Amino acid sequence: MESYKSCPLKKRPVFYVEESPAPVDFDQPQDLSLKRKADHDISTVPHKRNNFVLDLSSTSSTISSTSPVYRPDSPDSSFESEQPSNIHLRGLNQSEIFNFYQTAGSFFNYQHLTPPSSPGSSSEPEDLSVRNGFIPLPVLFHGFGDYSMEPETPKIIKVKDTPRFKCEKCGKCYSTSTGLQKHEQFHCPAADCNQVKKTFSCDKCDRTYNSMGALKMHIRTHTLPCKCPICGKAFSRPWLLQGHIRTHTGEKPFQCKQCDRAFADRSNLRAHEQTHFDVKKYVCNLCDKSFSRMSLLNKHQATNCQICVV
DNA sequence: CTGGGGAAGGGGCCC
DNA sequence: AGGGCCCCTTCCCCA
Repeated sequence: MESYKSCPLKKRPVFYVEESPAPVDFDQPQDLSLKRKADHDISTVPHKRNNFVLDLSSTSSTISSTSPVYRPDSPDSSFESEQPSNIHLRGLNQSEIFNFYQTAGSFFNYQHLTPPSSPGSSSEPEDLSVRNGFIPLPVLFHGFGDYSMEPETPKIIKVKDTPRFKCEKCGKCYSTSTGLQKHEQFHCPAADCNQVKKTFSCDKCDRTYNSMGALKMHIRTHTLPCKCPICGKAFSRPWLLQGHIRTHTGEKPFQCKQCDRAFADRSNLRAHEQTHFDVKKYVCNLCDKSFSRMSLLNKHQATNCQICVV
C-alpha cells in the first residue's frame, strides 16, 4: 500500500467514481478531471458518514453507497470531513480484495487503510469472503466513529479503474498529464519507484536544468529579447535592461550609508559597503586576510596568499 | 600588482 | 507560466 500523505492533494493519484448503473466501459479513458461534475455535486450528499460497498460479484464493478456520491477528487471537498465512515466488500475472493486495496487505497488516499496480504503470500489473512454477506476492511478510517458492519440499502455507483495518465514505470495514476509529468520528473517522496530525474537540456549549449521553467529562463540568454531603446544592446531579462539603462541615465538609486557614494546596482553597493569594514566578508581561512569580494579572495588564494601558495 | 568600481549573467524564490 | 526581485558571481577596467 502506498501512502500519499506527503503529496500535495492535487498531485495524488485519483480514482474516479461515477454514478451510473451501466457496465464499466474499460475502453474509454477515465475522466480524471478535478472539476466537479454536475451530477456528482458533493452538495447533494445529505450526510458525510457514508457506507460504501464494493460489489465485484457481478459482471460490472460497482461501489454501493448509502449516500448519493462521495467525491474525494472534488476540489471543494475536504478530505478530512468527507471520508466515508465504512467500506464493505462483497462477493470478492482473496485476489479481488487485494486488487481493491490497490485501487481503492489510492482512491481514498488513506494511509490508515491497511492492505491485506497479496494473494499467495505467506501471511494469508483470515477468510473474509463471507461475513454477514459483506467483508469489512480490516482497518477503516480513523476519526470516524461509525464502524457498523451492516450497510443500509445501497445505491449503486460505477467504478472505473482505467487511468488516463498512468506512470509506465510504477503504475501510479494521475488526473492530468502535468501531474504525471511532475511525478515522472521529480517523484513524490512517498513513491517507491526509482526513476532518474528528468532534466531539460538547452539545444544551443547543452546546459541542463531540472525544470522547463529554468530552461526557458536560460534560453532567454540566447534569444536576448530585451533591447535597449537607446543603444540597442540586448539582454535576457527586463531587469538587466533596467540596470543597463541606468548606465545611460546615470541614475544611482543605491546609496552607501557610510559615505556619499551611490551605485546603480545593489550588489555593487553591497560589495562597496564591505570596503568600510575592517574585517570584510570574504576571509582567507589560512592567513585571515579579508576581502570585499569573493573574486578577490579567490585571486588571493590562487596567487598571493603565502600560506596557500606554499 | 592589488583593490575597488561598473556592468552584466544567472539561479532561485515569491507573487 | 511569467515577471519582478534578491542574491551571488564573474568579467573587465582603472586608479
